[in-house]
Amino acid sequence: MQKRQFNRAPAMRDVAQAAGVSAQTVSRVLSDHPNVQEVTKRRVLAAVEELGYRRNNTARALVTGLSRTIGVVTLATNNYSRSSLALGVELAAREAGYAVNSVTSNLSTQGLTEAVSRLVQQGVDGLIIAAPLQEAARRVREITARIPTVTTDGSSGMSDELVGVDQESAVVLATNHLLGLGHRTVWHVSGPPEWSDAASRLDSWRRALEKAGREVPPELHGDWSPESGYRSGLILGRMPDVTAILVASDEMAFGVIRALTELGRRIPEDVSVVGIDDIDLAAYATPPLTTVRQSFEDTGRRAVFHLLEQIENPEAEHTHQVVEPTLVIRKSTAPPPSV
Amino acid sequence: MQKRQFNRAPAMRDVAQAAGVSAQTVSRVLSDHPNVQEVTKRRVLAAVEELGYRRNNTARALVTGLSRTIGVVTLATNNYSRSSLALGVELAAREAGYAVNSVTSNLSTQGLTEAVSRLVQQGVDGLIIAAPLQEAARRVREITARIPTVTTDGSSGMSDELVGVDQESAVVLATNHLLGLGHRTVWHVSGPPEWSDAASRLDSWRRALEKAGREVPPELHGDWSPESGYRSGLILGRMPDVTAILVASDEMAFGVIRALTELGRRIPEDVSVVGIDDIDLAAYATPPLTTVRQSFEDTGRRAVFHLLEQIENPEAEHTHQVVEPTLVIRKSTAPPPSV
DNA sequence: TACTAATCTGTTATCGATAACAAGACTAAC
DNA sequence: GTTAGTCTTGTTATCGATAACAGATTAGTA
Repeated sequence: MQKRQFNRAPAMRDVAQAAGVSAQTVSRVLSDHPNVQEVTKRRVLAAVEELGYRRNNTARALVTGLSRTIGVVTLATNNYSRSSLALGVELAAREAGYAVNSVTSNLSTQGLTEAVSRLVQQGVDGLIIAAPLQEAARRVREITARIPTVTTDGSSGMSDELVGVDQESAVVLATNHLLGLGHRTVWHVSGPPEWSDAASRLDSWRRALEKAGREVPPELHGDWSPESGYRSGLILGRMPDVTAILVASDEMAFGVIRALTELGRRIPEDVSVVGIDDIDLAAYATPPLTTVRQSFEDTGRRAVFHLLEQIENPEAEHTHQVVEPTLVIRKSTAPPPSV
Repeated sequence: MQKRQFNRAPAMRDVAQAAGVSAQTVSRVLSDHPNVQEVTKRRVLAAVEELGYRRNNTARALVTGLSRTIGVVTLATNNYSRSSLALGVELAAREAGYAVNSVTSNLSTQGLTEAVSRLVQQGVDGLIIAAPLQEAARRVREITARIPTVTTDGSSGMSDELVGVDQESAVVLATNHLLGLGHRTVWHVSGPPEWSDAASRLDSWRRALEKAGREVPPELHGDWSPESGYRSGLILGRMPDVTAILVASDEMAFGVIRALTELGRRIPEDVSVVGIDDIDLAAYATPPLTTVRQSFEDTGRRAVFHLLEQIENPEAEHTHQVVEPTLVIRKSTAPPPSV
């Protein structure tokens, strides 16, 4: 009489029995331990093959305390930066033999703490938080106290774990490009201020203008969406002395361009527009968008590497590298109209 | 002498001890079992609070055989459909109290089987495969034999688990819109043939033209990328009798529009262009893109619901619903130029 | 030869929870 | 007052692996 083995997945002891060895030996073979005879190893592997055995990661995780899984928190909006960062994390994690557990959240303190909580409870070995924490920072820190954590947005005050792109130089590149073309000054459509990337772009833009001795016009606020860019564009397009606009994301830049076009202002003849990100569609805007490339996919990858360092070598000092962005000049920028 | 309790996360027995009850009682309280005295419950919850206890999901999964995690396989390319589907899955899973484990793959049989394998080994309760399986179907089926699985691309031959959008009517909507404007026929830039969505769009386009008694021109093949749309556009733009183009995705449509614009063909005065998907940027194309809306986020959500039904009620019959797409008319379509 | 060291394999305890069973206290019904 | 039934709690076995220890065999060396 069998013991309801009917449809159960084979366990290690089934393999052991089939190979005529102990479970421990099977474990050793599968973990590539050195001291196993070649013959035994072959017998075990044959049994594994025959039974279609797969090691149960849950059981492994329980006894080793390591799940080889990392958790990722992103915001629940489908924009380019989110998805390409997630993709980068995914790819890098896979290469390193880690699985990825992802959770989305809104911007609220409650949402973020819940998201992090969930992942911790799932037993992840480390965490990547790709969202501005702000007031949630303190509670999140408590929850993640025992777990290596990397944040990709600096607003959290967890700055020692930050991984990002050099926003300052991104903006300086763009601003100087426009000033270099002869524009008197550069207007700015910024991202939502709770994102540290947006905040530091705003900041750097101001400083770049000041440094060049130009007038600093008031900024307009967007929320990363093309709609918000469109609304800003409707305002800027009505102001005749606006000849150059730096938009904090390509997606908003599409909205700005649309609004300007509807108002009859030609790009780049009347107004120059520069975006940031270099999304796939930027080259296919009308006109093709001049922008500052920063690879979110790469940021995701680096976040993973940084995290794995912390996981596998917790004692060491970890410096956070910053990546240099590059300016991609297309057709949306030109010298200002001669007066 | 303590037993290296130094920095260990508290376990259930720690809570039990603190509350002066057995571990089983703690378990019962946390699982909302009915037969626990109010007083006891309060004492347990107080201890949980005090120690900052979180239930270990790994241990639960091991003993219950359920991880409350679902696995998602997507392709490793960052396009709109992938990311919004993933987002939909994410959100729906969270609402249902499930975690999401995501893996990306390439299109190869090996890549796909490995991806699925990984997830199975991670111990997911169910699988969503958002990639065309094709020849991988057989091996994947073997691997997922014991696990509920939903595919969102029909090319797999696992059709009984399919969840999707009615591609036929999407294309008919678009084609008839163009014919209704007076175009003699409609050209088509298709997606990669290994995607069943692309294949059925191609098919439906042909049949729609035949049914209307129109000439069926040869189709051009793209790969979902804006670049491929651009290349197709460079060809179509040189053919003076092309006045209406149905593009199998909005992202490719951006490329087509760019190419046509560069060749001096005005949209929609000279050529009408219709996309499919209604991505966020479609409304901000130049001109705003007429397209057929189909919500990938929604497809993701429905895939989850469908999967959870299978998980929680394996015996029942599960019919796969199909969603009706809607035509969104913007500015990229108009009657053909009068000759 | 004898004694140490290195290889190989097996046994037992353990990770942190839940399932299944058991037992005591109390209530209800005859 | 006994018996059965409900409510509440505890005890033990178990999920599937690995760690730690231990025993047996072989090899190496004084």
